[in-house]
Amino acid sequence: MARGKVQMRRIENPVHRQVTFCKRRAGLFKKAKELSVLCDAQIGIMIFSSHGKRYELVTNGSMDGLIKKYKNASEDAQSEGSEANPQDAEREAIMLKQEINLLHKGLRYMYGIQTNEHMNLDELHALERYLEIWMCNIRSVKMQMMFQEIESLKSKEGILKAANMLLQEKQIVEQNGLMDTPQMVATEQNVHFGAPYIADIVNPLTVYTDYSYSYSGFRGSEMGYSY
Amino acid sequence: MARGKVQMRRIENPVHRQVTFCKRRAGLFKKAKELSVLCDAQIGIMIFSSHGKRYELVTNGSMDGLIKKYKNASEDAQSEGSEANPQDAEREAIMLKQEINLLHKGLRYMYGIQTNEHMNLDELHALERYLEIWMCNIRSVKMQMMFQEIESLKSKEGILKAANMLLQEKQIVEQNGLMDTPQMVATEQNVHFGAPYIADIVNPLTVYTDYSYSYSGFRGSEMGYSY
DNA sequence: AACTATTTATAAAG
DNA sequence: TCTTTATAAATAGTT
Repeated sequence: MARGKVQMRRIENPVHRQVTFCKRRAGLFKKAKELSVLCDAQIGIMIFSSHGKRYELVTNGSMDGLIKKYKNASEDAQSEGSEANPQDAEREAIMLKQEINLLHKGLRYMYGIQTNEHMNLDELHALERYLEIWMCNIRSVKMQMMFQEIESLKSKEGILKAANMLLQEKQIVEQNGLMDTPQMVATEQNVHFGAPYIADIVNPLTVYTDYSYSYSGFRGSEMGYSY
Repeated sequence: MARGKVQMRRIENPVHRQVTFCKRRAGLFKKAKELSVLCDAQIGIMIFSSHGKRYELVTNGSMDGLIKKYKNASEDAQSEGSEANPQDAEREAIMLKQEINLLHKGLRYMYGIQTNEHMNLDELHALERYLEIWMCNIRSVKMQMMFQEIESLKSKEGILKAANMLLQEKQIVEQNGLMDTPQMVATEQNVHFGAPYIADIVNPLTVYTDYSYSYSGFRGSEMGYSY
């Protein structure tokens, strides 16, 4: 809106980004208040900065109240809970989170890198390379496994083709002989190995919805690991 | 904003109010999306019209996820008891368990592929993607640090050049044979850019809980900054 | 943080 | 509701 049109993509310069974040956040909140007053609406806004800091605005009431209202308004066709002990699950989630954090710490120590809080460029670089190696290994294993699967499928194909041939011979014999019987023929079409491969495999980590697809385009190719 | 300043109070005419509500709601959502993209923020907006109709916008994820995040972010010392969606907690616990298992296996794997431990394709794939995300975040951090360093060096260069010039001038004056004066020299000490560096950078390992900013890593590598 | 040159948003009209 | 248009507001870049 000023001094040059702005490209709609993430501002790379951290300073600019922060400034813009402040300005536009203020603008957004102002607009929300105006809308609320002018049109008599109840509005709640939650913003998490890229650093995880929370900002919020609520007009007419509390955020908790609004959230409750939101849930009421939304859950028309919700399956509802068969969860007997919700708090147990929640507590468990917290504990698991802690465990993950521990694992992460352990990982860091494993790589011989001090605390993450004070990692310098070299350390980050080392960690990155380690991860690359790890990934490389994983990809290699994956490839091996897929190779095996392909071999296995090929072998199956061979067997089925042989069977097919046998059946066809048999058919000829029968035709030369007497009666017709329904035929069973294995062809490319009805021989179907639902090769699962990677295409439709659900990734446990990606159940966290969002980043799953945002990363889809990347990497392997970029780093030359793709197979 | 147009054709006359608008009074900041409830629009009495129902038709005008409705029209304004639609327009400004759209505008607000647009602004929110822009803010989210430009500044890499996660934003959720809930609006209830005066008639009780609900409108919402979320960038990066689901409203439920955002609400959960909101609750986590605010209530460190939460009194509990108001767990609205038990299923979410349960689901989260399951996913966290999966991640822990994956990490455990991966760790064992690191010691060498020849372990009797076997990961299947799915697991390997998941682990690989996890590592990719991790790496991307590391690259993002690295890039940020390098940016800062470059800025710092440029700045230093400027200051040192200026100091240099001053000294040269002074030298000429002194050669012309006059007085001595205390000197001002720019050195490493008085040129101090307190680079905050990683201080406020979120732990790359924990990024999956806060995927809103997981994009950040890419540009870096895509733009060829990784090294 | 304050200042503008511009871009955007939008109130009113068609 | 859409489009247009005149004008108010927001804001990117700058100081």
